Amino acid sequence: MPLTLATDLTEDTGFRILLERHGRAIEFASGRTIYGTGDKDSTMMLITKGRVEISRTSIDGRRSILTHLGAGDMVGELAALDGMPRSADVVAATRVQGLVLTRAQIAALLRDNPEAALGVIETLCRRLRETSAMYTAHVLADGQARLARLLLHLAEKWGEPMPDGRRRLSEKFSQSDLGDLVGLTRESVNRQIREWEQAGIVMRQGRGLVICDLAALLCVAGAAE
Amino acid sequence: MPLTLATDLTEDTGFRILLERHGRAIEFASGRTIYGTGDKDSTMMLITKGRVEISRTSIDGRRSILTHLGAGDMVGELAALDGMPRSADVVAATRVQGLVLTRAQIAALLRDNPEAALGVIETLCRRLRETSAMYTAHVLADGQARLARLLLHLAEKWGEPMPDGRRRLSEKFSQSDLGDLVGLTRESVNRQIREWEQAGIVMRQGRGLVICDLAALLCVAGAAE
DNA sequence: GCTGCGCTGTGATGCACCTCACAGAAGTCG
DNA sequence: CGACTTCTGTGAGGTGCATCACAGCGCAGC
Repeated sequence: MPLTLATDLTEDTGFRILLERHGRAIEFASGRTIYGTGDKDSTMMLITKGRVEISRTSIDGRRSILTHLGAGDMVGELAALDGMPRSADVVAATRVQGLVLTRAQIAALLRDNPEAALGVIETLCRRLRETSAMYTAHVLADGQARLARLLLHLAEKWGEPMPDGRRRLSEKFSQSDLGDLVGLTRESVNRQIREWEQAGIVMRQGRGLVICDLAALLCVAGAAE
Repeated sequence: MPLTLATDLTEDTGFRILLERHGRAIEFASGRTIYGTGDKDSTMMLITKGRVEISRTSIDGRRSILTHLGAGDMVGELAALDGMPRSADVVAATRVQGLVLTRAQIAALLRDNPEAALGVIETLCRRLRETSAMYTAHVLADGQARLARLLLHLAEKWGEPMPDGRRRLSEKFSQSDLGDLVGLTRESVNRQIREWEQAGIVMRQGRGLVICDLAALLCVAGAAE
């Protein structure tokens, strides 16, 4: 099972060329909302720099983060492909630069280039597998296992390798972000991480986190399924 | 937000015609496994009769049901479209009849008929929206709200309308099925349903369930988001 | 410098839901 | 028909995690 939610619509589908030729460059300051739930616009963006958070918020203000996407990932493709309203919020987690395509441009590409359509289908299939894997993971695994998986996933996607082979995840994610990513409170995340720290499984380094004992985390993560 | 997980790849995409012309008829007895997680075959099936359950099971035997599909729905399209191993189990919940297409047949259709590809993309987008909605619902809503939503959804998809306008859900779903559909135990489902029965929101009728006070359920369901 | 503000750490308390255990009811198959 | 399996109903007790409350810490800005 792939560990990342990153879309890569760009590989071999003609999208990359289309974007580089016709994409409109755009930039967002950290914290700015890029797309909002319910919005009816239908552009998509290739992220060229920075990191973006995709989330939903319930009536009572609780937030669920679906994923974070970064350079090379596409964001907003759903609305761009099917023309329906946005189904989640997209917020710039850092300063973000990207290239924007409109629904019309994409539709034209798909009509003219059947190969591109096949690539899109493959990407959507991958996303669907990943999302439904997230769903069952959330139903079947407890908080500890979900957090372990999350750390492994984040370390792979965002972490830097360290000289000794361990992985370092720098100061990008607050404990409450981690909580919103796995459906736990900030306090629970804190207690779990401290426990792992005491057990030597992870280490705090400044504001960053280093995964020392990858095998142990894998073991916790794999306890269910 | 649509309440059903049904795929309808058949609308206007040429699939229906292809299936009716080239699909191989097949039949499964109730309880038979149609596709198993990890299988490497890559056929898909249009269900013409009966009901199918899509689920995953964790190492320790806990089951999460993703959805039930019925006549007119496609099942197994992911593996057929992208050629990856099956990511869930598909089991016949009743006697099931269907028409089978192979990956090769689908690939040929998509190559020859760009319109079909657009239809597939739209369908996958819908599925992705629904699946990620399921995910956030599970993260943000409590068991009671999830069960309320489930009953509304099932009543709409599988229930028969009653003379007085209420909706009857007949004997298709055991309480432990309901639990596996929303991530609760059978006991919790039982207690919640009895509570609603006492409140006059639902009624047992033989093995069936009648939703008496739709508004009340909608209210419980909508408490979060 | 001081003043906030967002993040982290930690205890006390509560509750939603699980687990286990068992009994009765209802289909089902010889 | 009786034997068996599956489903339903219900209590007692446990627990994972939320909630609340508050204290310290580090950084940003005036």
